[in-house]
Amino acid sequence: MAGDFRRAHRSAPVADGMEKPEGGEASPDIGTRLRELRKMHGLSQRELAKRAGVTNGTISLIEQNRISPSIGSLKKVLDGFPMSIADFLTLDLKPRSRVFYEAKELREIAGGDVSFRLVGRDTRGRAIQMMHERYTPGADTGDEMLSHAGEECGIVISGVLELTVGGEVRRLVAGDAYYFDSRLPHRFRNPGTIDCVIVSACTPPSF
Amino acid sequence: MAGDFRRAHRSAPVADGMEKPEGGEASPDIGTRLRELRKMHGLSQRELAKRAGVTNGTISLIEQNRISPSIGSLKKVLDGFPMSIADFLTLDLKPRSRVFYEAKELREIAGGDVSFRLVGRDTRGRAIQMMHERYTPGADTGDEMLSHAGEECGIVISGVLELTVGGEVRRLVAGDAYYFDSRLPHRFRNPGTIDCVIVSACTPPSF
DNA sequence: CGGAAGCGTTTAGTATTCTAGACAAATGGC
DNA sequence: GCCATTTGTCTAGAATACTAAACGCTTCCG
Repeated sequence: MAGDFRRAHRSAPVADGMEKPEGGEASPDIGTRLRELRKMHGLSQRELAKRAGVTNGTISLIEQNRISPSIGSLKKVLDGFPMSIADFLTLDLKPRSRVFYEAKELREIAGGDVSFRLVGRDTRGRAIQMMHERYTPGADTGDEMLSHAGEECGIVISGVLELTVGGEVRRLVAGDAYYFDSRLPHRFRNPGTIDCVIVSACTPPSF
Repeated sequence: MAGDFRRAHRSAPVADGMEKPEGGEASPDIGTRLRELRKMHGLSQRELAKRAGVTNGTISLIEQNRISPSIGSLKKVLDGFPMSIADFLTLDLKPRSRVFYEAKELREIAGGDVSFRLVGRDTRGRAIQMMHERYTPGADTGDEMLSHAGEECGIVISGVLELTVGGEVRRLVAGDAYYFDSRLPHRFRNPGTIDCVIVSACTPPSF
């Protein structure tokens, strides 16, 4: 009988009513999603709480799935990144198929006098726009961690590039490249003593 | 810190923290969305509440934006349709310009022996293109075997249809149907002595 | 070794959501 | 008309989310 069941005492996971998306969606729970996203942005619970206008305790409880936040609260929390609830729920945390490519992995498209070397193994379903960028020593895009819909990639031409994507940091040198979902927080920095030149590409619907 | 601000008394709209989606998304509030979606499904508050496992009062309060439902509650409510939260938030509620079309309103696309009458005036933004087709005796789409990406299907309403798909020929009579990949070469012909009428659909729209 | 600062967690108390039930208005037989 | 049903709304109380403040832990300096 369903009679008088009692909710578990405090301290028990609530996780209730969220666990069977019916479809084989297999997406992580809200708490785990939030925690991973927060760490990708390199924020502590308190930092995020301050930005969002909630208390750190709330962040903690949500991340543990001890409470099911209200739409309003979740919106406030996500505004700290910022990110919409829909993007939050549909963002793909796991696959991250491939982010970094070594120089030798770039595929040569055109040969001879002109050399076009393709970033990524498969361009299908990728609509990209390229740019040429130069970073002076110490230059930094800041830890603002801009996030816009789309994808972006690039190749380091000369110098050294320190690239942070979703909490993962990597030093790239001439010939190395990157490719990631622009919604993941990212940061470019030139940690070297000479200019860093890269060719990058991104996809807003700008062309 | 925001010191001691007080939430509005009961009975005042809460609508808090949800009103600036930052992007020019201009999406309706949660309550209005839910109400419209519910009515689109032809459900009363109580019916939906019963399906969702919540009370009708909750539905009412949410639709009036008097409360900001928890993720768990909203999920339960949407399960009554069913629909995911992400889909719910991104759903386009803009007035579908037209829903119903009278027979005379179907736009004639082809003339002569073959008549194609399109459901809806504009296929842009629609995933499916449906047509009411009529073939006079002997009418034939020709053996050019056009092929376009997508899929198409249909049901024979009256008369006889000789359908050729990828080299396979078949005679279909009223009630019979077909479904094939549009990339396969195909041909329609009326081998009978009376008109052949069919209703077809294909995706994506090719005109 | 302090001890100050930062971290995530937990707790007591308050604010909010949610339920159960009642209410008035609208609808549909008969 | 009149009763029965259905509708959306509202209210008191139970259940839950959220805040403010504390706790234990680690790290980093002097």
